[in-house]
Amino acid sequence: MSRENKTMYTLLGLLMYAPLTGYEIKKTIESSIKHFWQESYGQIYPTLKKLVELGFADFHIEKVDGKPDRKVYTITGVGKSQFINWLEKPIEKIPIHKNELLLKLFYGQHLDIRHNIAQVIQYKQKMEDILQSLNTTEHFLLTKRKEDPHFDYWMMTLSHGQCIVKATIQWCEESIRKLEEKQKG
Amino acid sequence: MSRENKTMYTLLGLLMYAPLTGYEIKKTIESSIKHFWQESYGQIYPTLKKLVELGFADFHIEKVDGKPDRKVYTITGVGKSQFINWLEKPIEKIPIHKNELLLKLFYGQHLDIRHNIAQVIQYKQKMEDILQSLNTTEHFLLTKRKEDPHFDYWMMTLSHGQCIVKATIQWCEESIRKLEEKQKG
DNA sequence: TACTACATGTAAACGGTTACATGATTGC
DNA sequence: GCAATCATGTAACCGTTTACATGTAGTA
Repeated sequence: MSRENKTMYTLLGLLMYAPLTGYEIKKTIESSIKHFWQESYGQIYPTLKKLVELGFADFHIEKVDGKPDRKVYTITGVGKSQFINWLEKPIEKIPIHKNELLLKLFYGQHLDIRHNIAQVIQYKQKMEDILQSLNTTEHFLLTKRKEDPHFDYWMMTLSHGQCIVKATIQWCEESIRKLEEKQKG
Repeated sequence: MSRENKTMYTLLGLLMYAPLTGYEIKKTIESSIKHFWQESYGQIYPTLKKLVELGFADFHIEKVDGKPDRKVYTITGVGKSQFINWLEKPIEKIPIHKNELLLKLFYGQHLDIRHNIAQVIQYKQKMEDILQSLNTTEHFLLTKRKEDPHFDYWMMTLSHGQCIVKATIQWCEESIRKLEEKQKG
């Protein structure tokens, strides 16, 4: 079974909104799907090249005074239908997420309990930071993008993040409580 | 910054319980940490070799009638202290988890709503399967391993999985409800 | 007869990040 | 003067999966 390259579809999806440069694509990812999807330049630029080779996108060069040339990519008709085709396909596998905290906690018996408590506390703190940033994005969407036709879908992906992170924070609190009890008893 | 090889510590952690063969390590992972950590033979065997080279593990060969030779690996004193050293270190980064459902849902406006509903329903089904398997593992631990000194820690990693999966199922139900409303209105 | 469990291992390919190279402009 | 923003791109490397090679014994 060939491993499918989703980077291609990620970029096509963004080009469905508007023509973009590689640089803008990176920025757009950073401000929209960052909490569940990331792409580095090392992926973006070669994929853009491939998209043109496959006829899924075109580009033209914009010359700007005092700034580097912009290579603006536009999705083609073929690209659009390929994108829709991918969108409709059911997702096959849900890959597991390697979790270093859980790995360490699984082996926690080899350590003093307070070490494990400290690890969970730090993890909880990171989760709270993530929740904060999700809430900021939510506020931005609610005040600035409420009329966008994609609004409801954007909010749904955001609310997924919020749900998971809140559940994780609750698990952290419960685990800290359990560990403190274990320490006493 | 060098990217640390956690596979090494995963194997050392398992060898802390008992001497094991590469094959047994794979089976053990499958029945214990599979829901948050996986390793393939392509990782396990070369890492075992490396562990011996570094002096973190030893091995001896057991000959068994009618079966292939067993290479049984044992953790050394140096391996133990290296493992504990890693355990104590705070975790640095929480990598984001690429989520294909969310990617498709983010672009959902390009599709008929019922397609998106179908995707979320399928995702929910997969989550319910995962929850089922976590509950089975929980039952196994409660009935067979309750006296093990590591029990509490094993249960904690399990409960993490259960919390996250339950929250995800709730998010699915909420999202399906929202999409159905959107379809009507 | 075919599949599963036992058991070891490698090579190729893939997906992804990081570090680097280049260079102008704007703002502190 | 220095950092950040704009902008393109590549090469090296790392981590991981997949497919393959090899072989026995028991079971459905």
